Amino acid sequence: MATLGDVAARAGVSISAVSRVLSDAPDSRVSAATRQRIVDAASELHYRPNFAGRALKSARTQVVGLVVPDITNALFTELMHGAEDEATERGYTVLLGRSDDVRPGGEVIARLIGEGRVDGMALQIGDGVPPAGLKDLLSTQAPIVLVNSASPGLVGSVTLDDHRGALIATQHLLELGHERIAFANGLPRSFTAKRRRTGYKQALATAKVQVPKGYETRVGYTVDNGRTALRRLMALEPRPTGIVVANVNAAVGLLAEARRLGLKVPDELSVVTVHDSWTAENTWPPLTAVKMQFYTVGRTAVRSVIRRIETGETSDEVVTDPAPELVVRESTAPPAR
Amino acid sequence: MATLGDVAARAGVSISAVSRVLSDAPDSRVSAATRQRIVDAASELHYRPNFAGRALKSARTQVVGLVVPDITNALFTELMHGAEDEATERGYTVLLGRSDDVRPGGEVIARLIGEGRVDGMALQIGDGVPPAGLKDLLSTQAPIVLVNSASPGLVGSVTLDDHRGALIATQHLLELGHERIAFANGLPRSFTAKRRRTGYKQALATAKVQVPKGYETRVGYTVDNGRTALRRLMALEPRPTGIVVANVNAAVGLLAEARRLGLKVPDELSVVTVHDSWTAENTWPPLTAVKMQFYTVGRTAVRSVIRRIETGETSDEVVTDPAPELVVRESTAPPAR
DNA sequence: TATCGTTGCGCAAACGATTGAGCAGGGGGC
DNA sequence: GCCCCCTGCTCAATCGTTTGCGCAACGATA
Repeated sequence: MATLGDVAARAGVSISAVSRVLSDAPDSRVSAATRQRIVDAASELHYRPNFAGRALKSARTQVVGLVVPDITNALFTELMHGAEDEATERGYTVLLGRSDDVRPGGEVIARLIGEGRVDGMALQIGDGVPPAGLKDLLSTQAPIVLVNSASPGLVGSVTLDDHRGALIATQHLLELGHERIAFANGLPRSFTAKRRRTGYKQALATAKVQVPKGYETRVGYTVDNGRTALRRLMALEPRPTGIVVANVNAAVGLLAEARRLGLKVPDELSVVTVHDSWTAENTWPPLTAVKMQFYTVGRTAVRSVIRRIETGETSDEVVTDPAPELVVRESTAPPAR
Repeated sequence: MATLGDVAARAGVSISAVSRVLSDAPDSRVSAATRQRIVDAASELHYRPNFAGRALKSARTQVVGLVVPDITNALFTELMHGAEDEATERGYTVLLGRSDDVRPGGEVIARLIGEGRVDGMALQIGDGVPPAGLKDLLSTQAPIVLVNSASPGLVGSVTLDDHRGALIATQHLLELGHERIAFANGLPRSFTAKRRRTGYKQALATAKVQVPKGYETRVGYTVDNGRTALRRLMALEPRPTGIVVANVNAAVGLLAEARRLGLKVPDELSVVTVHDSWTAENTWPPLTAVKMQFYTVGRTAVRSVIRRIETGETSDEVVTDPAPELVVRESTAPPAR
């Protein structure tokens, strides 16, 4: 690979002149003719700045890490796209990481930040992370922004309007005439689960609807969790006529389990989920869902990380614009009577 | 962040001694006592080697890129896990990239390799890539290994046993008694589509079954492609009683479309797909599928890239062990009569 | 007692890029 | 004619690591 030195030699100038021209420094003070020779030489040699050299000298990588629990979750597609768009616009690159078993303070973060592979990171923590681990993040001074994960005040954070998402989903069932509305939620510890729960509760309260005991499960967000939730809820007496599921993956599992048990959706049971994704369109019946703005979350998170890197400011943001939006498909209908 | 110099100062030795100890050089020639002082100092200061410094000096990053068309495709989960496991065992890190619109020779590859961000890469090209673009890869001397993408001989490659996968799927329908077996395949240009096609054909030929004209569609591997394929196939006369789908995403769409058209699966139509993933378990009815060994492909690809990096050897491998495996669920049954 | 080999380190030169300081030469103001 | 400033570059230090080489000190051998 060609270096600055190679380009300089070919253009007959010094290395510094080349550096200044190619990274177009504001006060480069190079004549038009020289500038042209340098640009030509660089393109003839297919010059590309060496990442390590640049990073070493400038102590900046222009890379932000994006670490999520499960990279192949369809929900993260949009988030990643948002993150990449924002990063690209600002001259950064996104480095994707998984954090399957990664607790804050764990190996992945230490490597990425500690070895200087990234300048900062957006981090979504899995629900299994004990709150204690969160505090380790505080101790590190690294520019970390939590995504859909932690309550404000610790480090920076960006979150969806989970409350409103669950509210809208619940209202949809209420408007269809349901009253026995159950809620298949995430783990009790989960930050998002808490927020979605308030939306569900508020919708019920506003409509002055009371639901039987046990109408909320708190199993988790996986497909299997959804299956479990359905079995628990259908064992209740009286049975719910509608279920709000807090996560689309769980909803897919819940729906599959309903089919397995011979429950007719939406005739005997309506299902609405928070989150939309391509999987929701391809279940049977297609899932009615509240589309959340993951794209915007991605953009906002990266913007926030970069601001943190460049100015040191930290902030807590909730993405409310665009607002969560109900997408009515075929898994919801008025209750049977 | 602490540097080698900091550690050296604290331990009262030279930088080189520290470097040799911490990167345990084979002929470090350091006394046990000094070694201990160095190790202690390093851990007290939480020393971590600076990535840029090391990469610059050694001209090695110990990073391999893994670039796939769609990172959120469930099929790649296993592939990535395999890749990461193999990389970790060999002291490498995996850097994930998307290649949505990335043609070989395009920007992503140029950045990753040209700027020295990775030492080599495993690359899965989308089906839309014109074969011409492939040749650009040859010109670059970079250690690139193609995954499920190109015919052998160009650069290194690792592929699934697509032929056998399609063969097994087709045989399953034959054994159930189907004869009017259609094939929903990928784009004609697609390398994998060609290979799967030979499996389908061979199974039919061996069973001495002839199918009507038009029983193969070549639309593509997306969910929508699957929907389109179903509509085309069901417009044929006589209608197929079974369909082999070359890709699980297309199969999900195809199944959803069948439900939409009121076709009963498996009573009126059997569907079997090549590839298995969690989505296949959660359709209705659950999809019978041929499980392909993506995990092993990931491992093999990374092993191949590293071999290419370290020794320069290149190879073409087909993953045949473990073999593709039929997972019978509920989307297939004997034909109605 | 010279000589030699080994052990146990330190010195200093890279790697490629950035950047403050310096230095010629020319033009303008007085 | 002198001074100063501006233009258009070059010099050289620096970032953190790795690594070939050098060099004491010391025990062993001749």
